[in-house]
Amino acid sequence: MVNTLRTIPLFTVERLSIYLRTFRESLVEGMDFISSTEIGKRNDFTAAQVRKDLSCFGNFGIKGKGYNISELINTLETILGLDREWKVAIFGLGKLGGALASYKGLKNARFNVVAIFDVDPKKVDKTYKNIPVYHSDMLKKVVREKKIQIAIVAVPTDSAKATIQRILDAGIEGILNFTEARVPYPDEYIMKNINLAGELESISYYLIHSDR
Amino acid sequence: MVNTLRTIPLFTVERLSIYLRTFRESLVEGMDFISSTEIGKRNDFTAAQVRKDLSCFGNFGIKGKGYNISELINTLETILGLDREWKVAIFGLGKLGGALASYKGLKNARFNVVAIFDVDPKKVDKTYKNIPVYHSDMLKKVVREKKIQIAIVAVPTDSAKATIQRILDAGIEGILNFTEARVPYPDEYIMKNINLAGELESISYYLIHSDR
DNA sequence: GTTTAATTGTGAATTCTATCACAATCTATT
DNA sequence: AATAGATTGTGATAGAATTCACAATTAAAC
Repeated sequence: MVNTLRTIPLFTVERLSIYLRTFRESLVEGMDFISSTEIGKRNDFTAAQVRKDLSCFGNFGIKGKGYNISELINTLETILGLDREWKVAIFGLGKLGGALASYKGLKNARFNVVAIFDVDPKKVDKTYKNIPVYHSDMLKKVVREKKIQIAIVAVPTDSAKATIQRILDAGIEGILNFTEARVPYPDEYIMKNINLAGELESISYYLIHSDR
Repeated sequence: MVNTLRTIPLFTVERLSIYLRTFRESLVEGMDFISSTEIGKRNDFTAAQVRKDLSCFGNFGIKGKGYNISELINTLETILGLDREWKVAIFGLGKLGGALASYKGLKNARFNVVAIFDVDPKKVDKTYKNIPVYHSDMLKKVVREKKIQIAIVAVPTDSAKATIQRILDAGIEGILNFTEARVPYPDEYIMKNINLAGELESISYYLIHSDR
């Protein structure tokens, strides 16, 4: 029985791109089929978890053999929405914003960076890696014209909250936030926060509080 | 009753740095006390969750009033291990590695980048932002001499797996991995994976599969 | 002082996730 | 075509995390 999309566990969704990557990797290695055990081994998951996750979307496995790798790559790409092009804007052309704008993995994965926003007069109205750089005041206009769907936020801490609020106001519903600001947002939006200091702090916690 | 550290929920630990940031922010705003409700409001958590999280470590709150902000800042810094200096190495001096090495938030938070590793002869044996750059072959020696405790991995995809394996072999027990490689590791180590493409892919998933 | 309002800390209930364990079924071999 | 071995899909179970709900306590107002 196939789960309806409404009831897919959040944690399953987070793992889908890991599965996709594993399938791609094993395809490169020349494999045709891969078992849940092997997928689990490569990612430190139990085999049962892999099977349960994939079974949310259909019965893709063949008993006694495993999963057809190229079939599952297509399936997961469709499920994840990678069968279309996404229009992405980067906010903040500092070191991190520049690194993200240069990252080739994005375009390969069909996340197309079509605009960069900054407030520095020395940067705006030029291009960076062939991507036009706009002043942040142009946000609403550019978003509307270019139909931007996803924002990546890499502005300095002190302007982070205001920037994110303006992105929400402009109606961009998908946000990947690299700043330490955390801003409440409506249900129909999706925001993922990546906080470098926070990650290091929890690593610090675990290094202290494990018996070793 | 105070929880023993052994039984702190993983998710609580992840939220501690968010609480710390909230306390610092409210201190700057001139507040002395803050309630669980207000902490929750600022971060989209329920008040009950905030109270339960903080109560893992002691009874810090004052009924009718809330939490003493400067006391909690000190407490959380101690719990998270921010009362000491951590020695960090960055692996890979590309755009992302460079951005991370330049990030001032790290040093402020007592994560001190004392070494950068790369394989490019044009980069090694020089300094970057006053940080010495070593050839990756020097890994074990430098780690031993500088007592490096945390590794941040920002190397290209194709060398990621091998790099992480060598970091594990060198005995660095805390790893923050910005590559898409996922490498199984022993229990006493702690590795956190940050995967840009993966985050965007799950944003893509939610944008498609929400009724709107 | 007394009262009212605010807020904590926490057991109990609920919801969400992961694992177990095994029948069902497919492959591969002979 | 019969058998042995591998692997899936999933109901049942166990485990984790979150929320509820309220007694207990403190602050603040008068």
